[in-house]
Amino acid sequence: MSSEPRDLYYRSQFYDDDQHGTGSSAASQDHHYDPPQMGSFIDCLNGGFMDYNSLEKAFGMSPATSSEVFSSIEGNQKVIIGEGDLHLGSDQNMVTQNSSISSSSTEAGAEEDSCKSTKKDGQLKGSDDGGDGENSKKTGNKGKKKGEKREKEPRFAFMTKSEVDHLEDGYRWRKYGQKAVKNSPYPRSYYRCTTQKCGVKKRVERSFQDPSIVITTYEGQHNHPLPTTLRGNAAAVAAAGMFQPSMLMSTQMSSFNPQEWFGTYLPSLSNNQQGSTTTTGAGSHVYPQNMNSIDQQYQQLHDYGLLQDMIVPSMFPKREP
DNA sequence: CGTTTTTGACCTGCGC
DNA sequence: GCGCAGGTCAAAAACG
Repeated sequence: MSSEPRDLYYRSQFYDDDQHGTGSSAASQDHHYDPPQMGSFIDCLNGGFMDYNSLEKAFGMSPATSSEVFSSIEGNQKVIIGEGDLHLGSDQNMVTQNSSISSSSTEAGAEEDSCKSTKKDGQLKGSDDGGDGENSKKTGNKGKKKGEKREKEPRFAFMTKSEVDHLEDGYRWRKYGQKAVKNSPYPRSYYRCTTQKCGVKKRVERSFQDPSIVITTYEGQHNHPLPTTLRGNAAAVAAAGMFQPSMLMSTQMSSFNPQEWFGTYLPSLSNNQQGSTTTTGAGSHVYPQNMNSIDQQYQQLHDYGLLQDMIVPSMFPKREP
């Protein structure tokens, strides 16, 4: 997959109803998604930023458009990309892939995250069950009705120049899978928040064009605070670690919590977007009407000196004349 | 001993 | 319908 614009999607639904206890309940304890709390930055992404598949396209997982993107990423710069709509690049080079943003594709992209809801249990490999009972499980037990479209979790992707794949963001993650990525020598790792009932996932992969760049994609929203042991520190360190040039010079950039950070620094963005997102509905992008406030926030960030090593064109796009 | 990672198999959706 | 690619599961291994 991953080669059509239709991968861009826009949605206002935050989570998939199917997650909730339907037939899957018994399957596994980590399959329930509680309704996340609205209001943080990621909510703003509902209206659409960049889809993971598009991310792949743009970042080199597919042949198209990758080189320009990477050519614009140098040094300790970072690119933060929202979901559904891609704008990225440096001050000069901005790669935009939002042409389809106004068009449609609300229900597109049903493919990703295909099985999160309840698939499962096709497992037989093993010995214990002797591979007999497996078929029944294999076929039954799908919480998903046929033909039913799956809502995707909102995603938030960003790139980080880092030597460590798994950036510490204050939450505890458990790796549940790893897959080779087509056209890339680097595998993609799948993590899930270890907190019970928190269905947040994240994918981490390294750009094959620039191995120093780690692409992290968050999916969903934490419905719990930071783990106590990390709390306080994590948020602060995350924000600071991400944006202080001095820290960025260090060889290990390993702390960043986008949700925390945006919640902290972009509160109004969050609020504004939330309102418009829900009212605008899927299929339309939300940020134009908030550009003013976003620009202001952007300015603020500049004042704080927080953007020196960061590229956030997608979050603060300049309206084209 | 509890938790996390590794890893191969399985499932699903999509394109051809 | 088939094959591919992405995503997930869960047993086993590794780790602390």
